[in-house]
Amino acid sequence: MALDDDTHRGPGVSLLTGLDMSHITLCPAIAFNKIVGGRYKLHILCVLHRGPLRFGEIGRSLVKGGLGKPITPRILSRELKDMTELGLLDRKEYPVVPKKVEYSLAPRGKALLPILSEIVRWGATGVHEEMLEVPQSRH
Amino acid sequence: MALDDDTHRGPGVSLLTGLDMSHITLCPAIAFNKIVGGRYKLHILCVLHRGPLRFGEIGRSLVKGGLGKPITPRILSRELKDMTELGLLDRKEYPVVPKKVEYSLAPRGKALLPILSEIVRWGATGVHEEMLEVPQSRH
DNA sequence: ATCGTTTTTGTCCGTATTTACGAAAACGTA
DNA sequence: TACGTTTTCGTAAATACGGACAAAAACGAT
Repeated sequence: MALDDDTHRGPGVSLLTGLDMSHITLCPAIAFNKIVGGRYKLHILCVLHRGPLRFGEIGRSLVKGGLGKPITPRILSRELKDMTELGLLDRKEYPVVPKKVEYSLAPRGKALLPILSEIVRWGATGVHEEMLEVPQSRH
Repeated sequence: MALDDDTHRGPGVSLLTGLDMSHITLCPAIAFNKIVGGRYKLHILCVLHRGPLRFGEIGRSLVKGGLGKPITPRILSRELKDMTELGLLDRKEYPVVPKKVEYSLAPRGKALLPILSEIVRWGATGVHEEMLEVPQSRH
């Protein structure tokens, strides 16, 4: 695997963490991308990190700190469904009118919080804002 | 900002890290996505984490641990260029024949290593492989 | 019966990203 | 001269992704 194909510290030991990775097949970085890649998933984990929110609240929370316009209900619904099916979120529906649905972090979602913490720690230095001042070109 | 819009611990203090974020405008999670989003960037940082590699070596390294086929030279070239322009990588060209170009982590790239470490730590539990056993559907 | 609220979904469409293919530069070697 | 190696780039095709819009469910309130 990309992270531990080193010959310096024995087979399957990650240089980054010192952990044994010999039982792992897929590079965690790739998996991370597949799981929380896309435009909104990581941000959704963010806004849920300290408690359940309902559909509309999540949508509104995503605007703050996000660059630009709000997420479409269509997309939000799709993202939440994907994440719930992956086990990242718990979905609780209340039998009231109008309908009320609350989303919260499931264990698999909470397992990502240490990563999020490091991202915030990285962001606290302000590098990310420097890097995005001049948006990068493509092609 | 999404990560510190809480009223429990004073303005601008992240619950996740306890750090003061009052000077930060853009949510680090969003920035992280913009900077190392996409299919290969995070993985490229991975394979470079313990030393410089040249173009072809990176391409071959990406196959190990990646699910599927190798990256095309066209894309690798573009990714490396993007990342170099962002200051994530250093590019060193040797005046030999055939051409030899080595890429290594620049300071801004190294700044992301703690995040990568947490991702590896998360991956060491094997959750990511469980989650991707049945690939998620779209639409 | 009609309206209003909240959440979810179907369908179509445009853009962004990835891929395939080919060509170029730059020089040693056969 | 023709060839091989490594890296980069132009272009067009394919695919993935996000966005717009309308509609549905569910039921209390008017």
